[in-house]
Amino acid sequence: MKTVQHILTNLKSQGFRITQTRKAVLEAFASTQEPLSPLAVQDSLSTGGINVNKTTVYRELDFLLARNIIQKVPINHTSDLYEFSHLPHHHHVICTDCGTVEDVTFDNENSIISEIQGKTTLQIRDHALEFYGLCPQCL
Amino acid sequence: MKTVQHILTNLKSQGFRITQTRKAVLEAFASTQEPLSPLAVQDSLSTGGINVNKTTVYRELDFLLARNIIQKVPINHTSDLYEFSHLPHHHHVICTDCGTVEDVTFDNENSIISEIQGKTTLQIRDHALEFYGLCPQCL
DNA sequence: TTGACAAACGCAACTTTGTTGCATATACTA
DNA sequence: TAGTATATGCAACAAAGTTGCGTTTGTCAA
Repeated sequence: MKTVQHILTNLKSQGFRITQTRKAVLEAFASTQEPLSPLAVQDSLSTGGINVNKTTVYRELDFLLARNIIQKVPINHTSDLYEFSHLPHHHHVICTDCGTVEDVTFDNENSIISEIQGKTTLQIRDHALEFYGLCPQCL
Repeated sequence: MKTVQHILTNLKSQGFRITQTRKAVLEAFASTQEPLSPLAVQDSLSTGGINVNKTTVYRELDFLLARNIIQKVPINHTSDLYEFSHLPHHHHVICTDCGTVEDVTFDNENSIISEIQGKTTLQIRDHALEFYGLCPQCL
């Protein structure tokens, strides 16, 4: 498991700084399983007493994205959502009412990719699979 | 195959009007396999010499969506994308370079849903599956 | 401990996408 | 062809995201 401290130390060794914002953003991702939007990150920091400009949030997310520490989650959403990129391959089940997200994995994923690859002229490099439904509370 | 004319006649019988905009929007969807964003629809009309306000485009898309003539495509994109809802169930293969879209179908889709349903507490109602890659021209 | 420098930040202005209220225009029916 | 509900345009607004620029601050080396 990559800890926040581990990531920070690594970044520092590359000449980047350990700032209050950076630490708090990483901790926000570490403290939840749910993918976060830029504004959700800002809210999360704010709740923790750290008030930063939205520009700073966007720039920090770009920074972490460029270094492959976080990745965009292929979820259909008005904002881009992010999560740690060191998480094992998984997909999301999303409650269409309250937005709760569960992570799921499934078998034979490769055979699906192969099947589709055989039916298209494009070279497939990536895919996105998400499920929508209602969680027990919202049923 | 539902033609544009068929849809228009149907709408008319329900008391809605056949306007130049409505006809052109439907023809825009009929003339391409690719899902369209609101602004792409506006551009398409504009190219055909029909200049309408963006408000009109958004309202027309809402209108068609509410009547289940078009549907939102679960593609991860900054804008909502739409396509005819009478198309048979399919998924999209998208070129990450040029944006070309191919439609694909695959077998055993239900068994995947079942597998996931067995692994989550949510009641699954819908799903989205899309593939990303490079088309022959962009390779 | 301090000074220098690049990294990080805040602010304001701007862009894009989408929404709302209201007045006007127009397609359709009688 | 006149009345009316549907459809449209316009302007103002809102939310999300971007950019330029001046300022602050973390870090390292002296």
